[in-house]
Amino acid sequence: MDKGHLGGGGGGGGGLLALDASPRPLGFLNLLSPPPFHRSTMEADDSGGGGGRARRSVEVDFFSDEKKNMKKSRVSGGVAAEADDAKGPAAAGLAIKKEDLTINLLPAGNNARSDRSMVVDDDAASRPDHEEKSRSSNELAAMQAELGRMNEENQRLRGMLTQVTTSYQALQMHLVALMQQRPQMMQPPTQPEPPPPHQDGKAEGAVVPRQFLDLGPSSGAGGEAAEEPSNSSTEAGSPRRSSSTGNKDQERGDSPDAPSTAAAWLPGRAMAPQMGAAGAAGKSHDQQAQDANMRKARVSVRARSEAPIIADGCQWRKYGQKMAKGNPCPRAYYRCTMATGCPVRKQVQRCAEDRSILITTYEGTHNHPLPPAAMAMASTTSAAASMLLSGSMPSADGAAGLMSSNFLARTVLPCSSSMATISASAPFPTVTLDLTHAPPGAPNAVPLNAARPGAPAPQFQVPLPGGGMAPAFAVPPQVLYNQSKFSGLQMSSDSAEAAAAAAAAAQFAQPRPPIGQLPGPLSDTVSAAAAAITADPNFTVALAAAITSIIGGQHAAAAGNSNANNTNTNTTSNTNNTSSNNTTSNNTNSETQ
DNA sequence: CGCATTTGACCTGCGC
DNA sequence: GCGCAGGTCAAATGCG
Repeated sequence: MDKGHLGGGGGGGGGLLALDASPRPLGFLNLLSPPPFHRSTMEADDSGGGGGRARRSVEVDFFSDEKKNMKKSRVSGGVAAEADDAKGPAAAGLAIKKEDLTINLLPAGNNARSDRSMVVDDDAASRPDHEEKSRSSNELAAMQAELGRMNEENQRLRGMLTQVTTSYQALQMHLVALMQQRPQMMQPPTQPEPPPPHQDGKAEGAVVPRQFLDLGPSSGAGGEAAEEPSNSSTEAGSPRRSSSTGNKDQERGDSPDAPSTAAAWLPGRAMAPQMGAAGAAGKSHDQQAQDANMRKARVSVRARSEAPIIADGCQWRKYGQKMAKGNPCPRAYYRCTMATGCPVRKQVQRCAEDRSILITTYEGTHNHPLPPAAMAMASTTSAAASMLLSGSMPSADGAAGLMSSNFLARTVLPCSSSMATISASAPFPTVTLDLTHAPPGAPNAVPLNAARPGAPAPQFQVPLPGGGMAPAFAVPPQVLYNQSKFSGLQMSSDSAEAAAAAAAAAQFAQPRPPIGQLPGPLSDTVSAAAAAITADPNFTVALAAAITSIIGGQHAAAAGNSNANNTNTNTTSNTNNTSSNNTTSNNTNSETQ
């Protein structure tokens, strides 16, 4: 049978997934909760079975514990904040906080003084220092009262800050939503049914070819039915399977007979006629156009990684490798195998200039639920893509593109707008997140978590959405930071996607500064992110990771947060990075360089 | 034995 | 129309 698609994609992938997935989810869940960080991932695994709820409770517990510890040590504000986050403005939290404050503040100066005075009193009990005694006690009382007041005010301010932040985020989300909607609204007029083969024609043409994307969830809105994995698989596998290479031509070129589903997977031309002539079964042309654009959108991530591939939480299967012109390093092609018909693909290639930089380009949208680990990236990608598209539609004016670009930069990577680059000039609008630029002070750029064939590469994973946290903080410090940001765009429908993006943006905004009114898991994530940031010298890196992870938060929470996995170990184990690559090439392109 | 990877072949789009 | 380059397919191969 056809290993490549049916067998490989479905069966094979499934099997692999099953194996990988089972352990992961648990681990991931566990990791989600903060405790794992301090403890071992193993423990996390034990608790993993519980699910979201269990996770949450664990988190809470953890925080309380940690809080105590922290208290002991001496922290105040931060701890208090975390406590609040974890439990909310619970009485317990406040109480503790007060204590903390009292303890903390006093030690500074007053405390010591009071202690001394007390000691003195004891020692000099015989002396008639009533005045001093009373004075000191008064001072102490006054100080305490003041502290209490300050504490209250502090809380108030914190609350305000939280509120402001929330409002800001809400606005931001709104803006995102609007931006995403705008293109849709404009679509109808902009995209006439008969695709003009001109400037846009090119774009459209490009769009068409990338049918596999259609399959995607994007279509989900209209073609949800079509997206059924089974269908896609069938189409994907059956034709080719039955027909040998010889038939390829017909299948590809003449596929009109093929079912719509088939078209989805088959290289575009087949789809073009179908869609164009027959008219989309489920969607309007507008919708299609949009989907197409969405599909076209690519998100590429540049990051330093020794590993051949970055672990993004998804299951990938390598289906090809080629030597790209101008780059001595081969380009590997991967396909998402988490679902039979998942149209998401990615290309992995090392930067010609700096081979330590791994460039991963994601394309398409997942048509299946993703584990939190993958959610993060998927959501991010989705958001990035949608934003990108919103501003760089076919005929998008530079202003729009620019705008979206900036927006994206800020939204996706608020920490560093310079990290995100959008290029709409390419055949496909592409968002490039450059994580190789280390923040001033950080030695290296973002070392991405990479999946390594042999050894479970140490992973320092940043909090993932859905509470998903990557495993090991315990692991070596140099660790790699987590997550690749994108895997395909994950969304079941445009609207959903937009919402997701917005939500993601909203959520992820939370993490950094204000840790306040976040829901349980999210708060955990936040604190985890904080922890990660603190621990990791690469602040920006960690921050980016956190953001990314948070972005996916919503999805994770909404979707199957249950199936997270701590280690996003990528299934794809490439050994190819060095070996066969060089030689590998196309008959045609082989050594063109 | 099943599955993932490898790798040559094939296909399509684009530029000249 | 031809050649180039990117992308994908699928038989062959290797691994667990």
